[in-house]
Amino acid sequence: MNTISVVLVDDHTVVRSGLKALLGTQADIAVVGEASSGEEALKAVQEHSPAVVLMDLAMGAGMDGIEAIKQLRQRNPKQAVIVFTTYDSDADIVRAVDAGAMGYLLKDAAPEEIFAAVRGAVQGKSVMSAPVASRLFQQLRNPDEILTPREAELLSLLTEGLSNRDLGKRLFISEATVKTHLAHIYAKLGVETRAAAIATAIRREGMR
Amino acid sequence: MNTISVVLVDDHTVVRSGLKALLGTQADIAVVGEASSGEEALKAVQEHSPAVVLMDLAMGAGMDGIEAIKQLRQRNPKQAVIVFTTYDSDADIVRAVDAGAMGYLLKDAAPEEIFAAVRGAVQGKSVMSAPVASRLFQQLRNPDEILTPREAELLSLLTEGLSNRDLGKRLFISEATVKTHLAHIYAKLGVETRAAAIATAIRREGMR
DNA sequence: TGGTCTCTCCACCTTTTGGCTGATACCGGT
DNA sequence: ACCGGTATCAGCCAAAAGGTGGAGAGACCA
Repeated sequence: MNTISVVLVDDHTVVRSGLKALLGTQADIAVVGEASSGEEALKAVQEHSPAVVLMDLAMGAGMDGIEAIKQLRQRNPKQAVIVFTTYDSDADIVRAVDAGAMGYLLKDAAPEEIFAAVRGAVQGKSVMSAPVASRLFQQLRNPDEILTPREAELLSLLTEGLSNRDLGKRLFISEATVKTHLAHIYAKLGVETRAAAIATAIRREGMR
Repeated sequence: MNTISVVLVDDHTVVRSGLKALLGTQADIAVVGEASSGEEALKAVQEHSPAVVLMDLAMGAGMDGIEAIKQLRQRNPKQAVIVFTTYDSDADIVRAVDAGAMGYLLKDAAPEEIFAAVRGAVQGKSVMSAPVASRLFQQLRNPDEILTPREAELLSLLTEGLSNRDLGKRLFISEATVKTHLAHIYAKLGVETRAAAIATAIRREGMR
């Protein structure tokens, strides 16, 4: 049986050493490199050519996880990358899968789940934590997520906390039109209330 | 030199083993017990009487970290507890310090910082990560803005986009109470609508 | 003990939102 | 010339949110 080489990417020292210890208990898995940022990750992968990369999405400074995945896959489209992160925000999942992640684990995943994901990744299998999978499924069900320019404009103002009336004044349109746009935005974002829309919008990065 | 005994409390297996490995490199620090929930923490502390408890605030199920700290301090007011968590939301910091935490570290703290916090704790010194300290300072500077623990809890859920009814169900209180809390939160944040409150809360960092 | 804070709840009322169903108009591509 | 997407507007109705004022219980502190 071949040993599966793994590179860990996480800006938390404790998480890296924890994962290393955990993976070290498996005879067929070996951690061959570590990195604490996107840039380091690229170097480490180039140097060690690991079978699998375990990557945290949230990196303190510099290149983020998503960008790192994209670049890794660009250099070697066969590179298996598993996302291993604390957060399970909708946007991150879609972006990670989009960037080419083979799996998506939450940090509270059971050890067995992690081992399974690593072993699955080398065979081209995709393993994800249950809550992640269900989110992704939901996202895929409504692919019409692209907002029109006008809708995006509205959403942006929405995150300032304006009322429909204020929104109308600011954009020189009637309140009725505002409501129409909002209804469309809600549908596209998959939410029911303006509160949820704001939360989604702000967290969806970019408009912080 | 005496060895400092430590109990780790975290529901993430990898974090526990990572910390254990990290602390293991220090001759004067020894991990004598682990727990993955508040309840277990109480047991472990009773059994091992550690000099220091390193505790994650966010525990999947059961008693949360804050409650665990309170109970630990109640049983033994001299018990040193260091909070070691990913999040640095304003409310958590205040509540943790209130409950009797000696230090407050973020999980991306440098190893040296962690060692220093453990060693400091046994001497009654309080060590906190820089971002945490600055938050706490800010909180103390404008006291008008401090939300009560309950209010902070509500605000946090508010940013998930929940309705008043859902908020009530989640917190086991009536919708009327939810509205009362919200009114207070709006006043303290200086906003008029829930939309603005959410925007403020999320941008105010921490609860991303 | 009295005062303050926090958390809980209630009623009544107004304003705001959201859901639904429509409509008109412009633009661009087939 | 027709169709799809976008942007604009309307009215109606139910639900949700917000404003006002009040009130009791428990904790904590002076």
